[in-house]
Amino acid sequence: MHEALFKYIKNQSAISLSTKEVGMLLDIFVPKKLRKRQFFLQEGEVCNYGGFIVKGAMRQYSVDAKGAEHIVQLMLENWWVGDQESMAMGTPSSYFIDAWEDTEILQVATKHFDLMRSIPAVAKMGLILSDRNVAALQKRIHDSISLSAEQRYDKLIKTHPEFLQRFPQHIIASYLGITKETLSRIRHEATNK
Amino acid sequence: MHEALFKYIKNQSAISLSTKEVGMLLDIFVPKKLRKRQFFLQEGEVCNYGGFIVKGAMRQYSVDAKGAEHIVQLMLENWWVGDQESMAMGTPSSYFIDAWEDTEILQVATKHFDLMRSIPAVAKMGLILSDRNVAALQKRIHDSISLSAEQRYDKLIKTHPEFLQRFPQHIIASYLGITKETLSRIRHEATNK
DNA sequence: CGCGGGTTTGATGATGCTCAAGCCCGGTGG
DNA sequence: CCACCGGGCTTGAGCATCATCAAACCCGCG
Repeated sequence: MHEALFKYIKNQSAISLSTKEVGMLLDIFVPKKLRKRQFFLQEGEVCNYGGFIVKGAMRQYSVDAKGAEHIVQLMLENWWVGDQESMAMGTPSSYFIDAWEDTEILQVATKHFDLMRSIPAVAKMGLILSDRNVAALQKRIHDSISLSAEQRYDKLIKTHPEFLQRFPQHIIASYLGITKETLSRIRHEATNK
Repeated sequence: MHEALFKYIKNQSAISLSTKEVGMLLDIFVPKKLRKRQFFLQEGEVCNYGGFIVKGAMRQYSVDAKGAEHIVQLMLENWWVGDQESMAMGTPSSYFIDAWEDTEILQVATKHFDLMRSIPAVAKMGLILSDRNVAALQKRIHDSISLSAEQRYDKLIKTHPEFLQRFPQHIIASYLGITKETLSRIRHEATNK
């Protein structure tokens, strides 16, 4: 089960892991199963664990005063899960994170983060992923301030077609910042072309 | 002039700098002045330099097919400037970055990034800033998919009142993803309360 | 068969955009 | 000193986009 993680670290960092390092990772990454709809994190809790998704699908979202969910992130295999802000600052999270499919993750406590960074491959990977993450977030901001609902949907089809396979439309709609009705109409239009 | 940078690094990392490290930073951070409207980066260029803003105000934005500007980031004193994606991947940027006020920055080539990270205080600062940056970007995404124009403006007043002092309204509007007319009306409403 | 989650459809209305015009105000040059 | 100019801000009318609410539909499953 940890194989997916080791492979991922090597791929991203282009650095191999010593047997000692592998042993360390085996110790601090503990396998965990999440059923569909099971919470990984709830609003108000401090996020003391990160996780690497081996198999499954998860979502990160807030719930507003009217009970409506707003999806800020969708995650699939080989993604890292956790509320970055809460983990970094140690503050209570304003998000929920739960499994949308039955999911297997490797969980690691935030207190082990420094230890992890002592492994060259992991440190390198962390820097690379962080940069990539920032780039992706900035693009999403750019899209959200400059594109229409339809344009954002078209872009999602190109950049994350997997999402459309794995999540129902009302979740995709929320991720795009529109209602499920609007998304339905956009799709209807699209097929008539 | 480098004092602001040293102070910033120490504050953020809570680690002091040796005289040798200070010397290194003096070597690789070169002062540069930018006049108002002068470009730091243009669309299509690879961003080979980062910068630390000592004094001034800058903006990062794209220009769409109709010539409209979309502000993705506003930056003031003690902020880092540069297109993260272009710097990290070495790809041509899709953004413009320019000075909105006459600005003084300390410029550092991306090729020196590894060298910089060999300084403990800088490495630590990098991790902290990166986390903070991700948290801020995620919040902005959350706001943009879940709040109305007026709510976003109210939030900006609380989180970045400085922006309203330093940038004209049409730039603030673009940053919020609305038109200057809409922002004007929102402000008009607000005063009648 | 009936239930529940997800999707669609329609009617209506709010929100925010576009285009066009006018205003305000701090320069600059005659 | 005044006229004019330009950038920024405001105001208005009309329109496009998108949200809301309500109802119906679809389909896999117990």
